[in-house]
Amino acid sequence: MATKPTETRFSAKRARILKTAAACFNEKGYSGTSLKDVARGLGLTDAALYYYVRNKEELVYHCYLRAAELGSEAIERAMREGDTGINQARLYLKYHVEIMVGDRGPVAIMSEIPSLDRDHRNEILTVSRRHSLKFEKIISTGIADGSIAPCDVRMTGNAIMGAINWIPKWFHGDAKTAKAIVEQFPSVLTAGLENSFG
Amino acid sequence: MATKPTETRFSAKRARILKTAAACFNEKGYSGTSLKDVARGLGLTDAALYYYVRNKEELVYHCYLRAAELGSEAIERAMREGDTGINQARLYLKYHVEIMVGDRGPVAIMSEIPSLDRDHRNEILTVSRRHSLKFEKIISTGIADGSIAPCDVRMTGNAIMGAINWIPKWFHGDAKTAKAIVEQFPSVLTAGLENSFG
DNA sequence: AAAAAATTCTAATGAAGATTAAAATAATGC
DNA sequence: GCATTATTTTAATCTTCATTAGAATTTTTT
Repeated sequence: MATKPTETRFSAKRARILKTAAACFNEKGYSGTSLKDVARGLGLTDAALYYYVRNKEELVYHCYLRAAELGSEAIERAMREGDTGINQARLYLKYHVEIMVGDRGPVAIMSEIPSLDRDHRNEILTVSRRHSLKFEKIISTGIADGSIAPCDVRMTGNAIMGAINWIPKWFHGDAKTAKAIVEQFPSVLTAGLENSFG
Repeated sequence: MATKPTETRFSAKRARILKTAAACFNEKGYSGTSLKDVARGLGLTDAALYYYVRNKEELVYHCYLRAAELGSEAIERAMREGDTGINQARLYLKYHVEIMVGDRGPVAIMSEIPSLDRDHRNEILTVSRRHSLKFEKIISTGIADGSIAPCDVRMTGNAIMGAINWIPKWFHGDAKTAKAIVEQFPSVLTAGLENSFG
């Protein structure tokens, strides 16, 4: 019959739960959202969530992990496809933003890392730093190949990543805004990087 | 004698409390920090805080209000002092960032507005929108006077404000980084705005 | 230094919310 | 349709915190 194997159904629902949780966390913060909030968004009881995750902490952990994976996917692809540093930066922003405002979103903002358990926290911090480093690498590459004007790599990276991270705070899923973000954000954020002499 | 009037001492301590609370909220979120956390940072008991604020909600409210006031101060001053739009933008970023990383910081990130009581929430939303509009006004002014390259004003505003809002997430008070932020951020964020033909 | 005012603490109280166990319901394989 | 497995619910339990009352302490005033 047309029924998926249970394993698949399970992870599909789990994925839905993670997305709903991410939306709640982005809106009211991790500690500020109760499991009831998340469950309500799914037409479930809070207790039912325990069938899919060990506890609330694991819920954020997986949300953050997913955010990291999607970010990584975007940056890896950009580094693979882009020739110069500036183009890698443009592609990264494009891909990441597309993911965030598209069907795969919402993506959790990693704004409450201190609330994670020690091991989870360390893991998230590690992947998070790795991501920042990759982006800084792109900027450095651009400066080296002349496509990006010399700048403070760390600060520039922080500035741009901040703009990205903040998107879920004001974007709430309407298609029109999504389109505008995808069209505008990459250029807005990379305009400042371009080297007029490149 | 060398003793300040009680009223003054009271508000001075209250101000200290707000700063400590802002630091906690920025780190672990509003709901994620207990009054004990805030009190500990002040060498007090949680109960003692009630001498200065009605309740926890009022504590965030005042933190957010203060954040709004400081942001407003920065942008008003920039609009007064800057001649062209691009210069107003530069000055605003400079002033706001200086406040955020200087002695008047930390400034609370307004990331849990939904947790506020109705009236407080509406007030903060109002001042918050007003601030965004003022910044967008600066960008529009710059486009009109030719100092800023034409762009999607809303998106550009969102991008830059996001970068600003995210600062407290990674800046933790060391003087060296503070210096770098003040020196780099305004130019990094406005570089993309400049009109090569202006 | 005593009285008054200001500030902080200790010791409840109460509610919200995470978590669990056991029961109930729904879906699937035969 | 029956037995089994998967999913969800109901009804506790337990902990963490915000909040309050009243006592204790410190500071200011006279």
